[in-house]
Amino acid sequence: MINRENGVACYQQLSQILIEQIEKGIFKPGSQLATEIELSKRYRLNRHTVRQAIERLEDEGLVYKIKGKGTFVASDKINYKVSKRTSFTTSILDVGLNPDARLLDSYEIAAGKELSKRLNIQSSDRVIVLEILRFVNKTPFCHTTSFLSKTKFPELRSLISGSFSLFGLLKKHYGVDALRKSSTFEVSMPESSDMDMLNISPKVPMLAVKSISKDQKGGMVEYCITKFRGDMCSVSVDFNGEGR
Amino acid sequence: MINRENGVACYQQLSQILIEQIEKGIFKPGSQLATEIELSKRYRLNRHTVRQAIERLEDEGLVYKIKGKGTFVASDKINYKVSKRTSFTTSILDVGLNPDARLLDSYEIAAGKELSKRLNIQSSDRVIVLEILRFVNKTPFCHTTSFLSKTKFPELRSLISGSFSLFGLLKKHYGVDALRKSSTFEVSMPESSDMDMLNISPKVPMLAVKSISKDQKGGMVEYCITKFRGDMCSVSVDFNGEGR
DNA sequence: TTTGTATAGATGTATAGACAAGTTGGAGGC
DNA sequence: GCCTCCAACTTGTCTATACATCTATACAAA
Repeated sequence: MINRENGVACYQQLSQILIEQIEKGIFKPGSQLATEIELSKRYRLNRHTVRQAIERLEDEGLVYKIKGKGTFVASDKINYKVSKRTSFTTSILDVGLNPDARLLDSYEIAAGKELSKRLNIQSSDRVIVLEILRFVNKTPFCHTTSFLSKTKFPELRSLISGSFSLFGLLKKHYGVDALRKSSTFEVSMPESSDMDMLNISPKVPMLAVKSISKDQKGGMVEYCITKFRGDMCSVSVDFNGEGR
Repeated sequence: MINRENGVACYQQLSQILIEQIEKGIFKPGSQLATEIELSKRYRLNRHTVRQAIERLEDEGLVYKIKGKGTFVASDKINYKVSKRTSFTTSILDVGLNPDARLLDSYEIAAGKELSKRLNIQSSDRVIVLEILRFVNKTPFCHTTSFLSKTKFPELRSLISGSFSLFGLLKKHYGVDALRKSSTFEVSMPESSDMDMLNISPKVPMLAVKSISKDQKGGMVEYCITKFRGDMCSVSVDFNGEGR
């Protein structure tokens, strides 16, 4: 199976073989791959060479490993839609899946240099920080950190408990109708907190989306950073639609 | 420097040390890191362990390696702006850099199942494919593959040579005013063609953007896939602005 | 029934050595 | 002066071995 004369590295050949097997659907999502030792025997390669090959598949998000258990085939990507008005819940329901969310933490900090610029406030002003973990079919999917001015929304923290319709809350209690103004997309690798919360390995690249929302008068409402598992989703932007 | 009793893997400790040194700016972009053997001597680690550590930095796009030469610190990310009307050239000029482009190839294919759906044409219809490589400061930056209906733009291929203002061309010759309607963002790993064209290693994740543009009557104009180097840029979306 | 222990098997980490292949610069020949 | 070629140095690949750590299971002990 492995050609040792054609100049192509053994681990790359094995990567290719495994990728083809997965893409042909020989293994279903969630099913276990052959163990490293099995593969090393079958293809007459050293276990480390096999590990190099599987590392590539991990990089591409095709498989994931669990220490002590084995290597498993990953699932397909979920398409997540974003527009001026986006709700996580409806966006996930639209694609026939089961959304859920948990408020991990809410606290206050001083704005500081960076945030004061983003939120257009003084750097000594207080900022409310909300950390929300969202799930799709019980699996951690993305992690959002929201920043809002405490001056504008003084009682927000006590209001939010239980409810995650942040924009609904802002409208109801403050009469603020927030609209997404811009989003910045970036590839980033997970920090250790991301790895814990989303239960991923350091090798899974993340899609980081930084968004700015304003009210209808153009006043800053929210600056938020959402980190998606790059292996689990793509994110679509609609330049016209109102979304919902 | 390396603590061998605290349960943290040596290669992770070394990764952390190197990341901090880079982020503090001890090494400037483009400068060479210590060689693997130097690091292994300095920190009393095996060369393979050092390689594991550097692999992490490579994953995060902090460094890049050149076989036979060494390991080098990568540059900061460029912010690339996208809106309804986006021109690569002006977007790059806006951030004070020097844009350039090259038409790699132009050819025709039958639409087939996938493309016919995207472009809203028959699967037997002909499709014009344009492959464009774009540069920033002489460095390959992104690779765009555009798909347009040949029925709508029959002579496009002969018109395009030399000029890369595709939308300008469409307006001038066909009276079509194209607007971006939606974009889908996704993390993907480079294929071998990407690695060749953008001159990157298989470890650099890419930001893939699939965009749909329509004319003002809502007719499909273009479906295109742009792959950015994830280590070189972030992409911003403006939900309102006309851009330019 | 519950708890603890032992074991096998899986991935994770670290070390050692060897050779391949690309890059560079200098010695030596012209 | 110019060129070729070789040696030294770099990263890339492969093998071999050892032990750590986590999971699952089986079985004994409380």
